[in-house]
Amino acid sequence: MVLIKCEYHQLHLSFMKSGEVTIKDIARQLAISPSTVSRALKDHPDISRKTKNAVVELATRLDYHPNAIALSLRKSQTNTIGVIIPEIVHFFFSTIISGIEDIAYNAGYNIILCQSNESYEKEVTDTRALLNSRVDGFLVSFSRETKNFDHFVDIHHRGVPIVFFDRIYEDIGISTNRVIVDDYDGAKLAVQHLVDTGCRRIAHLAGPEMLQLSKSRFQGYKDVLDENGISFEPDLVVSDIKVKGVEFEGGYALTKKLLALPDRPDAIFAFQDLAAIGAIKAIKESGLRIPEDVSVVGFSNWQMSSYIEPSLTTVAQPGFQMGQEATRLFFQQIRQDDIESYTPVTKILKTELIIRNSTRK
Amino acid sequence: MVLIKCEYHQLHLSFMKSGEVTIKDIARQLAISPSTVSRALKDHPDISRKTKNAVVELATRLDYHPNAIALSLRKSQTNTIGVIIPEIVHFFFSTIISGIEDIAYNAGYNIILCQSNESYEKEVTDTRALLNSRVDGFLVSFSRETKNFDHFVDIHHRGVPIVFFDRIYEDIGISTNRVIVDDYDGAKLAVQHLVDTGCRRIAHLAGPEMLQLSKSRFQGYKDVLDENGISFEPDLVVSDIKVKGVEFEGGYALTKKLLALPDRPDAIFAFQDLAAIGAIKAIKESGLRIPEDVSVVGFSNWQMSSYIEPSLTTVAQPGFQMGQEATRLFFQQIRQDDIESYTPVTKILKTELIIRNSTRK
DNA sequence: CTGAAAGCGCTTACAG
DNA sequence: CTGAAAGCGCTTACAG
Repeated sequence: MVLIKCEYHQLHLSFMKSGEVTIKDIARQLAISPSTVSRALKDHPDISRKTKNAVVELATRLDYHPNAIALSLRKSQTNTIGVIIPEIVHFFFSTIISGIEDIAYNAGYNIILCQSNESYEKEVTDTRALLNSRVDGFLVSFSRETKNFDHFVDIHHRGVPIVFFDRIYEDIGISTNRVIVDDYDGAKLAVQHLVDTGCRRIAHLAGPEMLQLSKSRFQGYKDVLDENGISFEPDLVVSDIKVKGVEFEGGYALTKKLLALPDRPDAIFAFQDLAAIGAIKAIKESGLRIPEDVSVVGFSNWQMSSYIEPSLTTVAQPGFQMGQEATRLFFQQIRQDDIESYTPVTKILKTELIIRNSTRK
Repeated sequence: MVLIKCEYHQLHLSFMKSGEVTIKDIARQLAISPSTVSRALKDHPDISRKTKNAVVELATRLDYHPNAIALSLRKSQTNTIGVIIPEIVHFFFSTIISGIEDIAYNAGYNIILCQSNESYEKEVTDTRALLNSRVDGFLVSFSRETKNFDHFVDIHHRGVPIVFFDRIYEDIGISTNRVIVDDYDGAKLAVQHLVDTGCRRIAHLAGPEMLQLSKSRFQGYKDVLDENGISFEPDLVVSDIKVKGVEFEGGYALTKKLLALPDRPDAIFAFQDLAAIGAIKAIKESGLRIPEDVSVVGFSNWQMSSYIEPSLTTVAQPGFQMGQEATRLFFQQIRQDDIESYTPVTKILKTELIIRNSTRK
């Protein structure tokens, strides 16, 4: 055991003198040309069995591994994907990254990760850095601040594939692959479930107006009311959740107000789990029972939502799948890149209603 | 506006034909040599003001940006850090990544992210891939499966800096930089707080035995009892939390048992927040009040811990700071790499007790 | 003040 | 079957 370990150390010590082993090293030791080594290593038909064996054997013994940087330069392809997201520390986004990593890894690609921190400026800098690193493509979700899209338009015009996920805008002047979640449909699932379990006065804690998802979820809410012959009451739709990070407090405060209405709601559909959790707190404090008196549904299925009490019925967004799909679209695009007529697609992922204990059976 | 946009498009269309602009392109257009362009761009003192101006002006106009891959090959330095973590989708780890990104970004480094998914095999493959990509260093937290450390020993012997964080082992045969959290001290803070608020029969939901952190937290628990003249009762230390992902269920079940003891505990110190949340559920179900009858303290400060009811008193681990420190240690090391005598350090980060409503005032 | 040459590690058309 | 040459985009010691 000790002997083996010593041998191991010596082996690597010999590497250190000359850095990593290169094709040249192998060529020198075998007294053949680097070209031949290169060909032998990739099992080129021209090379003799004998040479191949010798090369492969020595390469293994020296623990040779091709220098990916040299390959990248040679092939103008880095096998690397640049990922820009607003915040890593957010369950949904980290799940997406996980999905991206999954597909990228299996295709032999690395991902370079940048977080914009919701800053437009950092997003632009990140874009530039990634471009300098010659990533083969971009997977991005905008920062909240981003209003100008020139940095992405630029990427697109350079012919570098880019796919947007989650946060998208309808018109940024270019047509690219996109992956989003079906917010409208998700909202409908949630509200229909409330209707089905007997709720009639359904309030909505709406999200920030500028976000597309807020609009879609609100629309889904409204349409379900219509479809079920329930009249829409503007008073039951409240929104004051503007600042990031105060969704819980916002949900709590808004719900307090809703419960103080002469004719209080018997259900609350929150645009987001954290707001729903704030609502739950407010309802409990009012001495009302959940779900008997007031039902609550959230959106997003945060990790915590199954642990609060009562556990939260919510609309799950397939984050992992979103990451996977975005990455698949990227590969699809580079595969067809020569074809002039590549048409970008917008993939809309289905959401799923997770029924727990904050709504009636 | 429209005009400007057209111009913009044309500009980039011209790029597309020839790919990215290179130093050669600039040289050709200015009828000078690439060497001179290279020097002018980096403000080399030899180059005349006039030439410099012309070069810089054209470079700006053509939107030239150096090819980082070419630079990497030339300098044998990629300005890239390889990060290997068990799971991105874990609040603590994503916080760490965020801290890493913060420092790396400000130093002009990119991070290539790999997640081992708690798989030894993937960890080994990731290590190899990162090595092939010639990252300048490694920041890693072991997978739970990892018992053999040859892949890291190998990296170390190649002279590539590596710093371990969070999950470490005492003896893996090499001496490297490390960053951990003071689990022992954190546990002491937690348990001392319980004692200070009048608890005497303090139970401990212990973590998986093989983990160093389980041992340290248990030791802190035990020592505080000693220091306060409270006798240690083996019956009050329970552990069955072996399988990943069932910490909540484990905490719940174990607490049920504890509460059924003839002389039930008046406090529970859980090795981890999720287990503590399971404990809270069990206590509430037993009709006991928190914290009046039973106090609960967790460890880690998960995002959800402030939202459950009652909100959880817990020991916060500085994840962001851990990422920052690990990255700083890496930079410190490469800066001193020429110096033979570099001595690796183990940085131990202080934890902080966050007092909420699951413990008495 | 500027350029030609060599080289980082690899591949591949071309020649033999 | 094998090798010399050119080149990916850049830098830098050497020469002028």
